[in-house]
Amino acid sequence: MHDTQNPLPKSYCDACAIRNRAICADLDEREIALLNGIGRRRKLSAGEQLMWEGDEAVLVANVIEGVLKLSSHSADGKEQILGLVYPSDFLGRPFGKTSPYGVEALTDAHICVFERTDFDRFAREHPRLEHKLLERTLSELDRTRRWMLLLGRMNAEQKVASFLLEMAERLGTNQASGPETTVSLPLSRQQIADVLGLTIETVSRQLTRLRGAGAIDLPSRREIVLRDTADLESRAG
Amino acid sequence: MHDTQNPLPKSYCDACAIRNRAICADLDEREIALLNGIGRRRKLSAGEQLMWEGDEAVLVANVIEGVLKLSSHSADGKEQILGLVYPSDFLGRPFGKTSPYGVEALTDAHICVFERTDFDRFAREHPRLEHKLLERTLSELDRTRRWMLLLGRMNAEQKVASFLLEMAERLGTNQASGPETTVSLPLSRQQIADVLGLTIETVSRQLTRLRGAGAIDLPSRREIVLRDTADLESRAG
DNA sequence: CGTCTGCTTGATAATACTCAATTACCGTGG
DNA sequence: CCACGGTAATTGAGTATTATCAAGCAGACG
Repeated sequence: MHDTQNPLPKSYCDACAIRNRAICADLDEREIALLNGIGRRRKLSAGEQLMWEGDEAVLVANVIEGVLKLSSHSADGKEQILGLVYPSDFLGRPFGKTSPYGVEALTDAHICVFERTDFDRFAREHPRLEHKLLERTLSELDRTRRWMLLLGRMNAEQKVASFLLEMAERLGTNQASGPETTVSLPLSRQQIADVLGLTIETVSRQLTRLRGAGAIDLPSRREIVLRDTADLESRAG
Repeated sequence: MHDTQNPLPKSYCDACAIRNRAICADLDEREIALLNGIGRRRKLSAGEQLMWEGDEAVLVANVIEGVLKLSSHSADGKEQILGLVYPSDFLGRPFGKTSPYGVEALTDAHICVFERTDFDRFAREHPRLEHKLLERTLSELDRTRRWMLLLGRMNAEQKVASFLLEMAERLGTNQASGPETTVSLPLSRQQIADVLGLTIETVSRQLTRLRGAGAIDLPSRREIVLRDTADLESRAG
């Protein structure tokens, strides 16, 4: 699969699904070839842990396919999901000694991994890459801060409605002709609770209420149909 | 105050209190002079608003002196403080159209401001600066995510204890000989509540409880003495 | 010295949590 | 294909924590 013996291989990055959306987007042929030389692909199964909270930060990666979660645990063992990572997103902590969060695949996933030290060196030598990484990190910080507002100042209904709208935006598939959006959740109820800072029971009750109000439909555990987006938006605050 | 007419002025950055801690730390004489040319100093009074949530992001800045808050409001008007900004910290949203949060000085402050577009251009032309900015943004993201754990999974006592310990680390002055730390708060009770995602009454009650337990002392509204750090740490979880 | 604002304290209500029981779903093996 | 078992999700009852509303207090400042 690798052509790393060839000094300037026609890299497989060309065939990469996220070639034009990930941080490598602005790199030229030569740079891509070099980056290709220090990276490798890796498959993860749903539930597989890639990194542990507090561990040495040995690797970083681009997500090619699948969804992963970043999470941390409070002293009394409660989990808080700090972020979800989707295809074309960057993963890991460059220029850092330890990973401040654990990383686990929520679905089967493909990632393109680099030794952190290799990546750090490459980044420092290629400002265009570092710039992309900066822009991404700044956006991620904005997104994270928006989530702080949710965690600190929203009630359960607002949290759940906001969550559904965000998931729909990320993963939603619009049914032909209709205004309805179906979301195939990569998260269990417990994981939704861990995203929102709630308990599983509260999430369940809120979903039931929203179904009762006709705002959503729950055809199966992992599927949610958004029937009335306007209603959800007004509930989200 | 400015020497911007002189092509390569002996910049006043040399006398800057945060010259070696801010993102400008790694720049050489020539670069500093250029940066000095596009920046200007500005004084802010306590309570003064520098940017508004959602406004066009016209400026960025380095904080020289004082403390500022970043905050956002939920639909029903509740405020959530997203971050506190201290001397040597960077402020604002480079490479972004709008500011995702409001910025207000909590104390009188000195900042070194740049037009965002000027700064963006300078940053793109000077990878060393951009690298510093990236490292800072990554740390800020780590710090913000740690705060998510507090907002999502801690109870009122844990939040208040964590807050006090963090403030002591940032602003604490150790009394000679004793183990006690005194913190001069830049925040009102309401603002503490807005940091922690609580109400002012809950914050007040927790502080009273901690005083009753001998963990802290409250000599005045804006001063808190940490008497028993170990106790606070165990309460913080 | 009085007023104003910010903080504290108290009483009550609402929200979300905990614990417990039941139901639904999904994969497995017969 | 259906029955079974195990896990995940829902529902219910009761409790705890925090928010809300209201009153009182105190320190800052004119």
